[in-house]
Amino acid sequence: MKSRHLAALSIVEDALQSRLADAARSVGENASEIPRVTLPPTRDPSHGDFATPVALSAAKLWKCDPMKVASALADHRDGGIAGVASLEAARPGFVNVRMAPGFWSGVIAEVLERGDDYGRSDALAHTGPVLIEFTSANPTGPLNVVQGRSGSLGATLVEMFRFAGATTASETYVNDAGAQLDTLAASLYARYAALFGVDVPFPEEGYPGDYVIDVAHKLRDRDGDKWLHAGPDERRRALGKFGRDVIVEEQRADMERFGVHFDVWFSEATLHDGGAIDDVVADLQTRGFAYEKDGAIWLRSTDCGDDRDRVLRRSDGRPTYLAADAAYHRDKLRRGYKYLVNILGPDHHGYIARLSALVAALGHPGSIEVLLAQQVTLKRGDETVAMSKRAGNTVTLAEVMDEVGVDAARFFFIERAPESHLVFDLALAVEHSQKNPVFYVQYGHARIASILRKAAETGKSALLERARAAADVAHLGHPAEIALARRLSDFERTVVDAVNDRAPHRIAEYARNVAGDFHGFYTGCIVLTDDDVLTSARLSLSIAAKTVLASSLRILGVSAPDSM
RNA sequence: GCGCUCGUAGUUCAGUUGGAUAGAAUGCCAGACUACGAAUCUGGAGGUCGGGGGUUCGAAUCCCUCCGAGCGCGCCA
Repeated sequence: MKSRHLAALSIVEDALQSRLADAARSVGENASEIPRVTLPPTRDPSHGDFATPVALSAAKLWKCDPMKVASALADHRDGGIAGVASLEAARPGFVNVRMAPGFWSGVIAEVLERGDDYGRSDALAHTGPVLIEFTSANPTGPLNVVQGRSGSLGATLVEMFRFAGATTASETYVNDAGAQLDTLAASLYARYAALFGVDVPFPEEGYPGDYVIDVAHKLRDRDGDKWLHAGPDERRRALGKFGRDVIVEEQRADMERFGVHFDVWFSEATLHDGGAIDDVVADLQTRGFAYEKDGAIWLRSTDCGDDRDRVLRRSDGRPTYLAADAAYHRDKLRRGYKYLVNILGPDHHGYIARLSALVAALGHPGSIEVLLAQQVTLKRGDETVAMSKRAGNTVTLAEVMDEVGVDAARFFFIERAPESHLVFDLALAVEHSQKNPVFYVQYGHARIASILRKAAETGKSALLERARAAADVAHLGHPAEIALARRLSDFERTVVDAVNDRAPHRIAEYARNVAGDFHGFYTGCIVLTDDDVLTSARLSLSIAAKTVLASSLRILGVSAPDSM
């Protein structure tokens, strides 16, 4: 399902690869190792359409002159290569490839033919099914900005994997077991009692946010004063569960509003209740990956790359968080997932080694990968927005969405490499100007939609039909037209490379570049002219650009408006 | 002390796994509409890629060392 123009490039790569093999034979015994030919697009058009540095790496391996190898690759004596207009060797040893006329206009025809499917591939079909877990949170409060970032990251990665042909599911893990739920219950009880004028001291480490008061109102609406008279154990359990359910629903609503959907919300509590944790610990023990010491049971994680062993079951018999994770990840693997990706918050990198060790101990070494969503600093212009967990003034994802909108939030969170610290300027995100990359990209899409509307309104509907059929694309040739076509041709490769490198920010960069190339084309080439053939050709290019813009924005979870 | 992430233009960041003259946005300076949306475009200035050493035809990228920032090192979750 590779696109036609990528298939055409493969033919060139294969031809060069075989010439390289011939060159190796002529060099002799030094040339036992033959590097793979890759053919990336050139940055500088004067270097042709594509260029390979393979002669340079071959020359290094073979200890000979790079130009000699490059010349052998560019040699025409045994005939040309299909689809190639010219080959040339360039110092220090690049081979520049110029494609035959019609190559770039062919790309436009292909985009129009495949529409929303253009750029899709089956490059990663062999890797799945993949399960991506992200934004796993304590159900004790609203989602914060870092969780927004990991939501944006995870959802975009899921879309990218799917676009590249991998079967992929999204999942989040609800940490609804452990002490934090008791703390939530105690906080909720204090707020709830206050509604009846009963003074219950607020717990020392309780959750100070106002949202707990909202939950208390909901509890009173449902149950009246019932819990003022209940026993402490029953009350703690009931209030913990009530608070958990209300808050998880709010988190789910926030995520849906954010355009992030999870196929599964997995409850940690179900692992404790169903005996899965006891079972997995016993299993690890029988298989020799866990042992008893000092009255506790330890995972032998040092065998799998961790720097120390980790407790699974405490000496008082209670399982640790890691034990629950053992059960959870065994469950994931038993559900048939071949590869697991977990996105964790910035303060959890110490957990990576033991998670990998854990999955290895479960019998699937190397099948989990952990990505970190680094921290986010919020600012508003020059002013840094203070966020302190202790003071209870953390900024929530919902507040960010309220202030800048979903599109800007999704785009800003995804715009930077996951592992780099992010400075999020709320003032910039709401600005409707060239400074704001979201609007720059969306404006490109709206501008094209406007041209298409204009074409229809001015009686050019027949030309629009010709354009959709790519009838006249052979007439494209202006440098701005070729630059745009080149960019569109790079969509599939960009997605596949970006997903392989776990670099979703490159899709944002790509979308910005498509928009930029379109704006350049728009300025340099008038679309709606008196020349029907030229108009039809440029309409084809515009429609193709709109299609690719819309597809990249869809991957990013950002809307592609027809007018703004 | 050990570990993880990072250090690139005034600022915010890319840099496709070692390739051609280190790129973009923003900010600054100078320009461009009597046509399809100026929320746009064109040009210019701006760099010791944290410092130093090494590997080679070639290093922001790999190795060593030092400096700096953030985070983590629990029978917490």
